[in-house]
Amino acid sequence: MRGSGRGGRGGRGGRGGRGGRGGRGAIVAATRSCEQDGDEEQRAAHARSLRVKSARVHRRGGPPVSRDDVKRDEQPQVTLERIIGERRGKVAAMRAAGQNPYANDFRPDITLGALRARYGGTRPTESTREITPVDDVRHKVGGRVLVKRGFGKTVFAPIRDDSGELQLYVNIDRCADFVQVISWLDVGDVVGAEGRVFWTQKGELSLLVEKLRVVTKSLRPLPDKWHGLGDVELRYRQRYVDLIATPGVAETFRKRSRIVRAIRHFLDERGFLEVETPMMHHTLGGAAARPFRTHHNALDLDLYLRIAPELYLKRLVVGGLERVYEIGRNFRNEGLSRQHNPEFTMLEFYQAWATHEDLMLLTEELVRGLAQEITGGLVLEVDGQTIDLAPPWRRLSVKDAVIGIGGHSAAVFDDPRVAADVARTVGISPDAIARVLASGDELRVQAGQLGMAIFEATAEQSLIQPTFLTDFPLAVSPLARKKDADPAFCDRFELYIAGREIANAFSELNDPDDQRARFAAQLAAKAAGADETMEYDEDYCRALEIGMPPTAGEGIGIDRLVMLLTGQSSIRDVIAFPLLRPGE
RNA sequence: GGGCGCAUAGCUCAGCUGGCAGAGCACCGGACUUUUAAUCCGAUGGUCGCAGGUUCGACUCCUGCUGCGCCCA
Repeated sequence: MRGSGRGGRGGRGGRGGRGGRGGRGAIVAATRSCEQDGDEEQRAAHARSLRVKSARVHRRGGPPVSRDDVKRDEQPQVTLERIIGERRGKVAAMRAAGQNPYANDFRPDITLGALRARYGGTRPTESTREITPVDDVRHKVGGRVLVKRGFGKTVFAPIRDDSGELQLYVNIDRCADFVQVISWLDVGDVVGAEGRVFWTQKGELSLLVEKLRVVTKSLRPLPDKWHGLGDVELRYRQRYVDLIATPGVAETFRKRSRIVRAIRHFLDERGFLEVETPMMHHTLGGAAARPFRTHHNALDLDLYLRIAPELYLKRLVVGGLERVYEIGRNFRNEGLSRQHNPEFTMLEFYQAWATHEDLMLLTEELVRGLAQEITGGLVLEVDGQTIDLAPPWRRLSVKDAVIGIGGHSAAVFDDPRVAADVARTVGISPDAIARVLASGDELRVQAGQLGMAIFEATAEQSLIQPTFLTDFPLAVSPLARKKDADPAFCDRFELYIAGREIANAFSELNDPDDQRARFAAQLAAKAAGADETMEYDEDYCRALEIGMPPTAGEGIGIDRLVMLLTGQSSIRDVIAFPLLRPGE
């Protein structure tokens, strides 16, 4: 059950948010290759493609041709094929000139970001038309060509590497083999350039290129430099293009990495041990979810992909590893939404000698620190809502949420008949209601289960500011410790921010007999038709019989946390390769 | 699973009540030695998602399918 949080990402609605992105673009004329010596290869390639093209045109306009005459590679050429063909022609031309179009012998001696940092403050107060290098240091830089703006004898070519962007100024009088290299150069190529730094008349930091090489030839065109990739599906299917063409995407994934690193640092500092537990499980447990199934051939063994690591992590606590955590993938066989991807990343951590109350404080500290580090503050904008992460966060019991936000009677949590009436009015399926009423559980346990469903249907989305939802009904918390004061509820909380479940934690149930009863109840629920139940994990019960110290544990959905901290509203924008149906 | 919507050139999108499939950008050719979505001139580029149906005629209307998106469960 721990697992709720799955991730999500945020939205930039397909077309919105595009505004002024940096240039990505296009080549302009600039190539005069056909006038030059040594370009026979390229000219031949062009001629070839033209010939093929005209042949096709004639065929289409002319009399029908027999099928045998139409070979596969002579189908009418479309633009994309033509472009790729032209670029392949350049690959051939490079090879013919003794240049490897996929070379690996160029090494930049400075990144673009470092270069920009080094020279950022050297901009002259007066701009002159003369080109005056800032100093005599020759730098070697590498990056992908984003735009090719040609002026005949001069080409401007902004490039980008992992650290930043820089404009190359390539001039026929300054750059060796200008005509030849420019004739090979396309937007999207990875290049290596060597030269000195100067400022253009318009105040753009540039490299006065003396040597230029195409290091990796790109064969496919990038999307429209101004509009980028508007097709959301294509963005996910071809993330490599998305990262190049859509502003902010790379930054989101950089932030994701920083977030995960910061979480590890936070836990390591507090004495937690990072562990790895199996992802292939014999027994379904640790959450309420439907699994993916797989099979081990040599053992002829059916296995599940884990839905949660919880029961293994607590076995480690039993064994004396008193503070453990795992950051890893969980798999749940369920629908996709802006907050759900079938595989998602979760942090789970367990701390002996602690209660869920301790974890609320720890969680506040963790999330506050992450927000400070990633966003520089504690106020976030999520889906147009302003979120204030300054602790302490509100604490609200499930019961009070249903009464206070949903406006329902307190009797919901005492009388299952009252709860059932309310549940029906908020759209909960009659089957599910009937199953609860037929469960044979204590009346207040039944009422609590229905009350939880009512919460999810009515109040969950209104928890915008950070809120610890506390005091969960027993029936929905099969691994959590009963409250000493009221055994129909558990020592558990979930953290909601921006209407999304971010974390789920509880004081762990370590009474083996109680645990056995809870597993039995899960089996009964399954028998009654519930489809998201745990299996009876006998070995886990045996572990509890060895004895687990009093422990609190928590799961945090990393994807959803990243969504929150990067302002994304769809999980697909924080997962590099979200699940899609196979494309063509 | 249900409802709504989208699918037209490499990219972003128009395309009316059914009558010869368009634009911008990219690409290609030409001009241009400080540009910033460079500019100017010219040319090329289409299985209108797929399969049926209605019609003299379908990008357009109808049905089904596929993929994607949004909302709901």
